[in-house]
Amino acid sequence: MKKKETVTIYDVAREASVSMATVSRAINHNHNVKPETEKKVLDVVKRLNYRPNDVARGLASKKTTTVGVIIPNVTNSYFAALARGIDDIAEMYQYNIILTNSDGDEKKELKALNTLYSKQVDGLIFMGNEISEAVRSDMSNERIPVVLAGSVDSQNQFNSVNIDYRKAVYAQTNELLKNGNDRVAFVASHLNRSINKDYRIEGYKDALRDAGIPFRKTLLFEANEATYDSGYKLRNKLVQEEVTAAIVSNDDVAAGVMNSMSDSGINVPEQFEVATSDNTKLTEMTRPMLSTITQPLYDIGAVSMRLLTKLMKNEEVSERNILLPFGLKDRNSTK
Amino acid sequence: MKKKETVTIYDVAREASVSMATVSRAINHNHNVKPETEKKVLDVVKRLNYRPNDVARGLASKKTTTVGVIIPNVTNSYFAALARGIDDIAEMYQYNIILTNSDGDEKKELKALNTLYSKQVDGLIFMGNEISEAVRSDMSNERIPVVLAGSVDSQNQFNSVNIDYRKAVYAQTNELLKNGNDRVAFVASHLNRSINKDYRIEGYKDALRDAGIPFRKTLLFEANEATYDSGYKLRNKLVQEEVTAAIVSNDDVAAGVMNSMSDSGINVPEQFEVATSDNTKLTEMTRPMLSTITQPLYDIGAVSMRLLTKLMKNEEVSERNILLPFGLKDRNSTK
DNA sequence: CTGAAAGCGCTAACAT
DNA sequence: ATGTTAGCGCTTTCAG
Repeated sequence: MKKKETVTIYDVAREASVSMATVSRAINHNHNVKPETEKKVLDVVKRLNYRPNDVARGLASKKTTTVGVIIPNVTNSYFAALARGIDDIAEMYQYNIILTNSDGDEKKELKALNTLYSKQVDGLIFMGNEISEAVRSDMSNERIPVVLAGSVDSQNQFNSVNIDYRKAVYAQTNELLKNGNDRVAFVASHLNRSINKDYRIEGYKDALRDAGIPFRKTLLFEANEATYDSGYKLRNKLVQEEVTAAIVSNDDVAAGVMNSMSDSGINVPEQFEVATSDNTKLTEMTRPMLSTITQPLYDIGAVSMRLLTKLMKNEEVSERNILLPFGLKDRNSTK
Repeated sequence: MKKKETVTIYDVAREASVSMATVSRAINHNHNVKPETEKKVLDVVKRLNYRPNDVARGLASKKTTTVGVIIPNVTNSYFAALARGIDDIAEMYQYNIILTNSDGDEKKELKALNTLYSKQVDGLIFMGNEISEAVRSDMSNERIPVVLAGSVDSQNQFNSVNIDYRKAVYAQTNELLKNGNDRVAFVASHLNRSINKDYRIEGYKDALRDAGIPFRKTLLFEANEATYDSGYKLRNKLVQEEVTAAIVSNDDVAAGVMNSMSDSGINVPEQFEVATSDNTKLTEMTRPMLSTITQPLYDIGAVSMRLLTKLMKNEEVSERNILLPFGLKDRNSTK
């Protein structure tokens, strides 16, 4: 195999007997190129096996056609679903994504932002359960567009796409209340994260109030992590508070609490009901299957990326905070 | 907020009264810089809030410190686990990853490779159940290093990290045979993919042969997709062949066949045993829990990335095809 | 230990 | 419709 020399736009220009500028125009399908010279150039491109260098292109044009994506954890099926939607639309619009796991940790988020800025990404998609002040100021100071996917901003400063968590939890809590539970728990990985504190718990309270049932702080439970195991460990606390139903903000955690109950002989849904919120595939794999809020996970990611492409092209966007429709799916973990 | 001007290395040089070259050396912690001038430079860097432009750096140095990662689907928990390992180690070595979903489709893989090459990635991690000839020649013709993570190459041409699938399935099939099943099925999403055809099915045959049981082609089942639903749909075919146990090559598919059996009144494991292969968290979430081959998923990704960093630095690597240890975890889906 | 200068490969005015 | 010419912001010889 002969030594591989990098063939540049200059080589193409020489072989095609045109200028670099013309080659550039031809490969970028610029209108101002006579069809026959375009063909001539493209033929040489093919013959020399020329492939444009995006790095040089990026330096010259100040556009990298890559966007940064900050995700808590790809391993979390909720976020993974969004990521897939993001990548598909990115590809459709010729962008690539640099994916960085943050674990929802501010330090890691800041570090990621920094390297993403260095890499000159054209835009940013941020996923996380909260925007800390440091992250906020960091993202506000750069002029590259950002959109929050499945993530809220209490200050309402960034573009975002979500569902109406407050209304969704309200509706869901109502169902559990209607089934006769007056001690329904609310469990989340982190209670003080904005998405829970400002939205979901508010919806939970709304339902309680409408039903004339007092809100009890002791019925709020924290799993610490968005994992199956951390949900599984919650059983004793739940039992201690004589809870008969639970609204859970994450499917893995919900599966954990449900299995934990079942495994200890507590019948779900007869003696204990659990409802979850993401409608990931997992909700259909457990037995009983999990009743859940339904959200268009893939679409949240897809719409976020679509929004970002508009922002990156300085197009007008009608809605700054997009709310996608949600639903309630009744399965077997509730009566 | 004042207009944001990009501050360049030149600005730093001017303010620090040194040359660009010195600034470059200082920020890259090159040894040949007097400590006090380094400090002087770094102070100015901080004061001006200078941040190096990685694109320019990439063009000048021909190193982008980003690696391309081709993954079938981030939504698949097996690959997601590898991806997390990859990203963590990448971050540790100051690399970023461009993630692209391929769905294991050759067309998409080729397209992804092409744009990744244009982006001048320093290395490539490829995940997929098979290397097609086109993909092979494409990857061979570039001089950037590639490592296959959790993916085999029948021609043994690329660096890789895996477990010994053949031995693992051999051991697993033995267990099922020992339990008295003489019609054990082998099910995979795609039977003719190299990882199945050349490794797992061979292990399955080895066990059959050692047990003196004839191999029957009719006991090989294909799910078509690596999804829960496609596994769920397999029940009738399995029942028709009077199979009493199954070795499944993917956790989601395994959950599907198991639940499908249970849902139709067939008791697992009493009347039907199922064993799976990835030990993703899902295996603990189903009821009964799934017996499985255990593989160090995160580590497969992590080790792959570590290997790649060595390759990118032209360091010697002792092993070209790394095999990580596997085990067998007996849970409740088998006797 | 530091500076000068030449690119890296391409895009984008500005001409023509 | 096409060519000329500057850079984009940095690294890297090569001198000194």
